Amino acid sequence: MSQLVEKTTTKMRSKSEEKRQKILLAATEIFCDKGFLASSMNHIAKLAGVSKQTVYSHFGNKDELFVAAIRARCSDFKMSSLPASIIDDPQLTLQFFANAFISLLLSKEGLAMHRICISESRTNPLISQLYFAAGPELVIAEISDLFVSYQQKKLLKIDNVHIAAMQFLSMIKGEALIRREYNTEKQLTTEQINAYNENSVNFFLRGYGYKFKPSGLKS
Amino acid sequence: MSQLVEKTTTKMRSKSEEKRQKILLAATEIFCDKGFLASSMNHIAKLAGVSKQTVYSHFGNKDELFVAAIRARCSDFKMSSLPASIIDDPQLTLQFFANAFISLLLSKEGLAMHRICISESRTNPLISQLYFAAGPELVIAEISDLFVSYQQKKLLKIDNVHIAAMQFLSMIKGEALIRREYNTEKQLTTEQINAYNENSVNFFLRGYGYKFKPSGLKS
DNA sequence: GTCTATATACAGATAGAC
DNA sequence: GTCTATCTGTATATAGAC
Repeated sequence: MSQLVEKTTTKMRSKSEEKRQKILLAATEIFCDKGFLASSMNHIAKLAGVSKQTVYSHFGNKDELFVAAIRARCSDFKMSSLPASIIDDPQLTLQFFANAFISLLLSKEGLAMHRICISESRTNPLISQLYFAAGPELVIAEISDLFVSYQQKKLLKIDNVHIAAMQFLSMIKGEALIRREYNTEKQLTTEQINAYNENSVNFFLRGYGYKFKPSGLKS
Repeated sequence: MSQLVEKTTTKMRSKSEEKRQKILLAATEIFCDKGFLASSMNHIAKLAGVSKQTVYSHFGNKDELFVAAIRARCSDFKMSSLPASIIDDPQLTLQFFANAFISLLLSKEGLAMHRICISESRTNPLISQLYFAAGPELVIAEISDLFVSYQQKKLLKIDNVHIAAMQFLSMIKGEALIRREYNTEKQLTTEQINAYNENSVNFFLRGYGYKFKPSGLKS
């Protein structure tokens, strides 16, 4: 009989946990889609397939649900990792990072988080600070480390790796990001973004003393 | 008597117009401070010192008031203009633009508009499109023109001035802007921003083939 | 045009049955 | 824990007196 009780409580727990997850998922989706204020607890409960009271018993209030939902999403943001084979070629490596970075920024989820952070950072700084630590700060550190290694290998001549990392990442955001942020009529095409990135990588390497390999034909 | 009537209606008109301006001013302030959803017509009416119904008879509804208020503010965004004396010195000129640009972005009003545009661009694209045309697009054009002239004077060697302008402006945004956007605990100091800008201008000039003048002592 | 008072809707949050 | 039904506040918007 103790086994039966055990089973029952386990079952109950898992069912409750299941609902909790469904609520969290629904909340993330709705908050990311509509922002904090325009999202209603009613709507979230309905999408999760539970009653509103169930939402409240799990998460207390709207603020706490918001933090929990965004926190859950923070861990999703990682850039695709660099193929080890190209790490000693700064040109290929930076091109890879540029493309991975802008893809992340322009992805539906990346844009949603960016929007949320900017919209809510004044009233709810915790959210954007969590995301900043879980996203942008990691990317900055990754690029900085890369630049340190290039500096040591004398492939690049960088006086301040942190500044150089910020310059590189900021530059890559470019017109593509602001046009998405502002939802302008004209948006950049993938081809335009690729051309911009290629130009930017070469510009960056020139500015930091990279010795380009002779390009085959010319001299 | 017709003169009296004239006077009276003029007086009435101007009093009505005065209230309209007060409403607009109050609306701009509150919308910029709290965003669209968190701003209430009650609050705006109170700050303007009129009744809510007066707000409605002037502007119809909240959306139209919002557009009118933001549109009124758009014209405020101009960068301080370049002193003519330094235009032939790219280093000084870019330094000037970098500082003016980041000051504009980080100003209370600039940040507020940026935040509003990003928060509302999905539900109300008109707002951000108006602002984009009145603000960022003008700055991009101004810098592009400058680069064209440097190109013609052979001071710089730029293959694509639009791309170069975006690279320059995006780079200047840098860490300072994102930390403000996200309201992170650590914010950059003016000194850090100045150092970043100086570094960035030099980096930019190197990358686009500027011949630096010998710096006095060395060589 | 301008005001006070009100209609209507919906939000976040809670009470109480099971 | 979970539900239905409800409380309470506040939002946009409107009616009607002056």
